[in-house]
Amino acid sequence: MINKQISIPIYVQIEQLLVSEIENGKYQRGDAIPSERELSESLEVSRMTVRQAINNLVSKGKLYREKGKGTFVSEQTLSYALKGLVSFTEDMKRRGLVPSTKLISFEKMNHVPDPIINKLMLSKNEAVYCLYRVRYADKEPMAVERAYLPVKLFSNLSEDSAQGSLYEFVRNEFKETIHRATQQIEAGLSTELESQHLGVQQNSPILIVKRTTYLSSGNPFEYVETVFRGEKYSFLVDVFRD
Amino acid sequence: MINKQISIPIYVQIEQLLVSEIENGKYQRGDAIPSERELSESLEVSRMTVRQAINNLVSKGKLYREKGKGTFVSEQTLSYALKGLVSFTEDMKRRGLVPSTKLISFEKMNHVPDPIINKLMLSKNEAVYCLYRVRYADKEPMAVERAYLPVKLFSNLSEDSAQGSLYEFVRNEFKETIHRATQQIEAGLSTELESQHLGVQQNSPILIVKRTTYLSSGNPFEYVETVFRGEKYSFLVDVFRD
DNA sequence: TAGGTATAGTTGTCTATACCAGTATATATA
DNA sequence: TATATATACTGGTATAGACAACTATACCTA
Repeated sequence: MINKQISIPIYVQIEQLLVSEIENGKYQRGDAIPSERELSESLEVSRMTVRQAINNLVSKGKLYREKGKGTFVSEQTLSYALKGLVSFTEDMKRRGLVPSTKLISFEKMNHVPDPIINKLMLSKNEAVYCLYRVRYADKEPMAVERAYLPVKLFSNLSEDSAQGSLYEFVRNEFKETIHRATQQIEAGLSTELESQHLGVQQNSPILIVKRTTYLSSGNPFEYVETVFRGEKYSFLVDVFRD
Repeated sequence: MINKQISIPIYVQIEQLLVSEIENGKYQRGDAIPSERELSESLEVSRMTVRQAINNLVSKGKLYREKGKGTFVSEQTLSYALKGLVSFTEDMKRRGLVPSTKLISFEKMNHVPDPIINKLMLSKNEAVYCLYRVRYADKEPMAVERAYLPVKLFSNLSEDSAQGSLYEFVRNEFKETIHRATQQIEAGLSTELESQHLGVQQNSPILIVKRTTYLSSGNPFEYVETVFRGEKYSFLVDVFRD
């Protein structure tokens, strides 16, 4: 069961053990797992080590504790499709749709508006690329988006790669990884330009997502405003309580 | 500083101490806080107790550790106010607005529509309370919502408590804690009824949030559809890459 | 029978200690 | 001067033990 010689920490081994026993059905949803003292005796480790393992699984939502009663397996049905930070391309694929993109304009902006400077944490006089793109799902227009990308990070971005997934580009060309994003979601009515590109009547309902995405260092690498067709698109998100 | 007599756990007191010293600027973003051993000596507690406090702040994102170097204050102290699962009441308070509620109707449904049964994981013939409420911010209508609550969980819900925050009610009356929610966010146009309650013209832009909220056991305790005024409200969410 | 109580079990909190594994820095050595 | 090396820090892992707070159950008593 537990190997104290190898370099994998004991509490990690206990986590893996418990997870596998949940997954193979030994402990079912709602069941109590053995008490901390029982586990510490049967695995021949200290109770605090068992607690460390259980604490991690509790914060992952796999187990929950009840004081005086025991520790139990959560009801989780967390469907993976809902979770996490995904690009438009990934999002559509998860929904079983085929994404495509039409690049409307691709320009280098030398005079960047202040709000963009702030969101991208740029210094004055830094340039950005500005992409205006229509995004399709199964060849139907789904969204239009305006993306702002710092030139210093995307110096080797071509018009060609601007047709595809920016996240793909970052994965391939950057040394750092994508870490998190803050998103502001609003509802509104479509403008004339948006309506044309989306193939809807003017003043149709639209969902506006304004997103700043950050690398693992904490530096932002894109600010994107996406306008989705309101009748076609809904935004899914999982949130957790502290 | 630390009071070992009172019933607040020492590690919670240490958390509060560190947070307040971050907020009053004693430790700035990127600064190292004192080492675990220093804190354990100066506060006259065990190092493990200090670690418990720091661990909690790390998992809240307020601090981060670097092995061999120290523990540091995270960059994102401000935007964390945006994060997490919050009730309408909490949400408005964070935005600096005063929330209030008008209860339009409060009824017990014995025949529950199938979609609601599924979302709340009910068995057939289980009843739910159905609340229809208008939510105000600074006395201006901000949203209307329809909440579905299993009677078996909310048996002691009164019309009076239905006027206030449901999350508050759960905190006070339930033994379990609120853990997570899945939310579906859509854009649309207001119906006649919604327009009346929100004080807007019909076919105004609205933001629709459909939320199922779960307890730490994984059992859902509410399904709520909230219709926000599109010009007044925007939804903020942080997402992370796996 | 209804209600209180003892008891044994659970998780929660806290201590004191030990050693490991990275990191930075001063010091000694080539 | 450049490069090892010692050493003194840091957080990471793990132990053994103690008592508190809460829960369920069996048992006793009015």
